[in-house]
Amino acid sequence: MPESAHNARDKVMNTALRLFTEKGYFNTSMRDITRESSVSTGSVYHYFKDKQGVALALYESLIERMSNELEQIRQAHETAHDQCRAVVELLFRITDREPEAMTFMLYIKHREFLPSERPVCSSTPFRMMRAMVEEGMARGEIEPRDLMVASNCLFGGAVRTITTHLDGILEKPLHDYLDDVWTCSWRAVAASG
Amino acid sequence: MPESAHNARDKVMNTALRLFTEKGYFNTSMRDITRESSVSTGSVYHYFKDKQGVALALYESLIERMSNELEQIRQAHETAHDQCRAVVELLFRITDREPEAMTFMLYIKHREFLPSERPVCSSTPFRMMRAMVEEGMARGEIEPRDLMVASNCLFGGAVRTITTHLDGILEKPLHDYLDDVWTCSWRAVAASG
DNA sequence: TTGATTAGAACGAACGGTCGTTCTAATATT
DNA sequence: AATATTAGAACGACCGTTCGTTCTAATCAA
Repeated sequence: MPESAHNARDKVMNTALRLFTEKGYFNTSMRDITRESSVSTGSVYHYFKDKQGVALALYESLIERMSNELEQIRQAHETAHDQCRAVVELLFRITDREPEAMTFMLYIKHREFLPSERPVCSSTPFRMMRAMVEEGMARGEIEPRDLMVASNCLFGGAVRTITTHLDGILEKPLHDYLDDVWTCSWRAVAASG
Repeated sequence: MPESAHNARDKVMNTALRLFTEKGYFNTSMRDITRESSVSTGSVYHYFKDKQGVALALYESLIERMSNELEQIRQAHETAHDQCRAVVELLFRITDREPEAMTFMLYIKHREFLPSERPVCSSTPFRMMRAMVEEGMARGEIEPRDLMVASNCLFGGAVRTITTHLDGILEKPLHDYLDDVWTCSWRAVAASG
């Protein structure tokens, strides 16, 4: 149990993250959450509006955390090449260390249970990644083309590899594939000059 | 309504495909299906074991159809380059013409309601795509590296672009992005020689 | 050519169970 | 004492599924 689970709210969120990613949102009942978190029904509803509220809090906290990490990367590196590589490295590291967090962010279909949320592709982290690509194009590092296409091609290989890994197909930790994936990814969009 | 919807079984499957992709499997009740397909509860359970059975039949028919189309591509083209490009073209075409079919195959988390199914990445179509990449590597068209990494990088950009499109982010039909996406995709894995 | 028989298809009310949520009371905290 | 938190039984709604029945039309019997 993570150290942060010292109060009821965190215990609920940690349990919910685990159950939602293990069994899915709809296959997880509030009873599952109360039982496995050892927090009573009353407390859960004291801290969260409803079941959706639990999922929403989870989603927002993960998105915010990711945004912060991306902002740090943005400041730590000059070129789009270095920024984007650091992003892939970050995504791989999170997947290796906290597969549940990555599963919830990337793999789960949020809109099925958070109908008011925009698709993940429109979330802040994804927009920040596209902004990096955009700057890289302006700077001449990346061949000019439709921004969405370039972003998808640059990060698509990494994202698919993460998905594959979360599906349990890849045996080794993602970190072992990083250089290989990045070589391909960058070649896909790099300016020829 | 598709021409094939002349009997109850097809009507149920067409309706289920639409509802499952629109609202999600768990947000679709059997009552929704019976109401919108104008097929009675009894008939639905006459043709399908249960709700899962409807989803399973859908999934299997789509997977089989995709496998057939991939096999045709395999026979129609000599090189891995041409085969894989035709695959991306096919995926884009299906997405443009039958977004629901592609949504159900690529976007939906099947394992949440079909727990016994293997992940999509392990399905026949995906394995066939990897086989094409493998041959391309043996033939010297594609730079040798981990097969899964190469496949993910080759098809990752296209798959992400499809996902983005299904999320409603891309305005134009996918076909308009085909050349651009393929240029990037192939560059990612092509042998330098 | 009839009428009887039969098998499968269609029907939809009803059932048992589970779900998310509420509510009242008990307990801890200040 | 007053407020915040915890507790878990109880509630009503809705779900997937069952089941007894009716309908339809093909097959058989005369």
